[in-house]
Amino acid sequence: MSLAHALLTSLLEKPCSGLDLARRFQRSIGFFWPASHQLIYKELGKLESLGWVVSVAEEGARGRKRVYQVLPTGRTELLRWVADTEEPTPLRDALMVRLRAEAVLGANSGAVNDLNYRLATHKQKLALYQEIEQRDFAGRELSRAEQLQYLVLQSGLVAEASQIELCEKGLALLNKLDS
Amino acid sequence: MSLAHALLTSLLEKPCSGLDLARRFQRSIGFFWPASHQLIYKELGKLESLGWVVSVAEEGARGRKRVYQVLPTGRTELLRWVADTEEPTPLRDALMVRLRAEAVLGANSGAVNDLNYRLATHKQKLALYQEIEQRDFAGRELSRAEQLQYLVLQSGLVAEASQIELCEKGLALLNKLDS
DNA sequence: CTTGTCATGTAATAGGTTACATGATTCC
DNA sequence: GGAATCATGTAACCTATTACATGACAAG
Repeated sequence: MSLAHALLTSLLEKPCSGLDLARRFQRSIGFFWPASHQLIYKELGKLESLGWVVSVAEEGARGRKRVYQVLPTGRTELLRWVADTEEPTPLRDALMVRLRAEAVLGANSGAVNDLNYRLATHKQKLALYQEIEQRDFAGRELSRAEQLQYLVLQSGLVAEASQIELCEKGLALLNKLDS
Repeated sequence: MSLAHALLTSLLEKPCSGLDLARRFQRSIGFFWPASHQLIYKELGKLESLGWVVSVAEEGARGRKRVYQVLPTGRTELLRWVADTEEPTPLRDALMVRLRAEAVLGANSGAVNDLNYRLATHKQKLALYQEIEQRDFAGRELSRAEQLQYLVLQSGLVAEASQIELCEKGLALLNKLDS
């Protein structure tokens, strides 16, 4: 149930509506625990029925906007969960399957396409992370919370950089083998 | 539908039964596309109904063992898929959520537990990959197929190594901040 | 008064996990 | 004959995705 706890974390940082949460997820926690707005609404309903959060209809806002806030019970539950251990979620990487398929199928089977595509997307993501690094963490004293957030970002930076390296290595290898 | 194509790949390497596939998955393709035996049986049924594989009951074997083999149609389909491109499956890493939660909850919230646990499991996996590296790829000429398989393994080696580094960095940071 | 955006959802489907069921064969 | 293991599955459930629905308000 990591989504529940990701939402609690995000709501503790700042109470907000479901759609706001969805938007914030897209550019922070969602990088390593993605969630669509539909899923977030469903999960918020669950959190509220568990008594971990409350929602208050915002007066004067458009539509039927509700602002969610974490209750003490929710904070306690998050504390419990943080101290827990868990099996890492297993990797699922179709590119690796493609490379194995390329191995068994023989020369120029086409895995080079996905290698190129992935190279581009990982470069893009790396650039995004570097932008965030410059914007939020560069050249100043960091609080405890910020240092931890920076660590998470660094994990992303390293991951993207090694993916890029792998793609380049793969492209060079296929080029050498099949030219 | 990557599982389907992972199974086709594995069956091209060597035709076998569902349970054999499940066992081989556990120590090769399953590292980056895990699948339980239940799921594999279901998917094999689908592959057969699509005409991509055939199964033959093995005479003299125990139970109702069936051996699966890839048909030309299946090989063609695999070729089509290999040349395809695909969005990388999004990361889902609860440890990162825990670190963000630790950031918002304050000192000694307990993320250190999962950092330690993950450090241990990643070290174990790295050791396993290194063992495979020594056993299958060390100190000899590699065929084209083997070089590609080695590339996939190297991706795993790098990934585990960076996870280990991240855990150690996180532990050092929390130790410094909260001692 | 129509188009766009904000805001919240529903329904169908896909993909996978967990727990359990079942029968055959081998080993002792 | 009983236990272990081989081999194939079923059923219930969970998580998440995709496509679509609905209503309110804001801007032109």
